[in-house]
Amino acid sequence: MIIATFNVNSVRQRIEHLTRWLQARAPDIVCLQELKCVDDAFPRAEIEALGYNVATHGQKTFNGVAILSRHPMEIEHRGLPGFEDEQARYIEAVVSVPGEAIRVCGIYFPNGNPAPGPKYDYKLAFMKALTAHAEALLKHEEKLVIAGDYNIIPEPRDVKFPEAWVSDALFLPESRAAYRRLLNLGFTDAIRAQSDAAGLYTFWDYQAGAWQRNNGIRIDHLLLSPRAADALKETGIDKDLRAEEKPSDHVPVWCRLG
DNA sequence: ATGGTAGCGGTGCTA
Repeated sequence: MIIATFNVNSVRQRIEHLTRWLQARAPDIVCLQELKCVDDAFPRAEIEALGYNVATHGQKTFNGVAILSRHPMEIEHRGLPGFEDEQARYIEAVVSVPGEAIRVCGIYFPNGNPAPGPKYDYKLAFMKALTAHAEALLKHEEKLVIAGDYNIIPEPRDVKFPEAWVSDALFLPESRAAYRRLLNLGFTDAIRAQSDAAGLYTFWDYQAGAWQRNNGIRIDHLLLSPRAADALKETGIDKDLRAEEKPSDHVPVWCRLG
């Protein structure tokens, strides 16, 4: 059972990368972010042809999230419960796999720059609402994965040049503290549960040769409930996609639950 | 010190 997250930076521009990767990695469940299109423009047929059910929550031009699943799924929410939002940043489903159910939340956090300012306030408000919802979900004591682009660098070891990010919304102490409050409810950061290494990046900017210089950051995360963490067997970051022609600036991150 | 790139949509915003 592989669950993955992938910020595609326009699903229409990335459909060939996405379908190649789906065939190679064969994940069971995938959360996508930054679709950058409305639901009717989503390349549904190409993905369904590979055996996936598709649920989208898109919008024109910006944002947009989706869940792909090889197993039957029921959509619980489009939009974060308790948080009025015109931006498409949240989708939640319960996936039925033989013998059990897994709840999957796909999230696309606001970037939050410039900070301070209204965009940063929005980011913190989104985090507060997600934390409240996650706390309620944890009471179900089920396998739960909150996967997506958090736009938060948790620690200095998750960024090549920490000093360059000290006043950035992705690395400000208040952002990192909010992320820790979510984790401290009882979630496990899947990548960190498997490795203490520095330099496990998931994003490299298009600008200034960031990929060639390995000037990266880790901002795409898979947070596991206790029951999901108990089942964690393996994780991976498919960074080879970043070296392809016309790549997304993010790469897929995945975990395997036994 | 600045700008460097990509996507959308048809200009400047978002990242």
